[in-house]
Amino acid sequence: MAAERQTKQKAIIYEALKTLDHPTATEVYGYVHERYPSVSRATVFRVLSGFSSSGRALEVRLAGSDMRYDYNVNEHYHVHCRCCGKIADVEVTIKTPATKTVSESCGYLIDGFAAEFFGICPACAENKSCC
Amino acid sequence: MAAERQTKQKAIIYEALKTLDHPTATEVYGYVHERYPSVSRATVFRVLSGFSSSGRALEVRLAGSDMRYDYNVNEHYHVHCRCCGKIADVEVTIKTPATKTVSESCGYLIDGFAAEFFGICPACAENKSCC
DNA sequence: CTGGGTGCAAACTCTTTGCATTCGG
DNA sequence: CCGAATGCAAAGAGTTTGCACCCAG
Repeated sequence: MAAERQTKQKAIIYEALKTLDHPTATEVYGYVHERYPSVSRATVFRVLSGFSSSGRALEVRLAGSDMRYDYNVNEHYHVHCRCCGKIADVEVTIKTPATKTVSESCGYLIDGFAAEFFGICPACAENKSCC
Repeated sequence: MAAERQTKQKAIIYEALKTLDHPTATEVYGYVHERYPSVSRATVFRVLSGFSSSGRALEVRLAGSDMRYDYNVNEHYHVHCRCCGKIADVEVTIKTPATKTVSESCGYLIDGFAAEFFGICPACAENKSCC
């Protein structure tokens, strides 16, 4: 009953997702709007939200920032540069913190975990002037 | 030159912070406004932001939620109930993930880490009807 | 054809800001 | 007294929604 339809807009938005680096919806809109001015903001939000529901993209909410979208749907974490704000993927396996300990501490049944790293990106480490 | 001044509003807002459970600014405003209708939204935001700058409270940005404030400024993490959304503190020491490995993976100089747990709170685990 | 998708604009929510007034120290 | 802190209202920024029109299948 719900055959997802393929549209130009979706293709462009997905392309923006791959081209831009963990963009916010507004950044995606900027990219898309430059190339196809007729695409509306609402569509960008609806399509991104749809991608996230269908597992084609991830919603990423990092500290001090709006919602961001990530086309990399594999399990991974993010590093956030304290200087320029650049976000990068971290493809490491984090040894899950002692779930049992956490569970005992708060009484919850733990079944998930999210992490975010902070640091200085290579560019900012070299170019001290930016900090 | 910048002697921080003690005001009724700050006292009430701090009380709200301790009474409410990781409230959003809007929730704090609700609590405060009930008791002192004259306090304005702007003041709540300004005071909370001030608390966070002065280290009297922490800003907590959890997945899928607005900014929340926490009067507990000790190092701790949060658990988020998938059912009711209730947030609890987790006072455990997480073995910091291999910083070296992370650093190698993305090239950043890692100097910080944030984590969030997901799960089911005791109340929801019992009362299955809520999920 | 048909209904899922889109554009537009208005509505909403959360947060910030300018400015005159208040009041803590 | 003096200037930090408030209240009010208006402005922003990001996101959602109602509705008529459009186009992929």
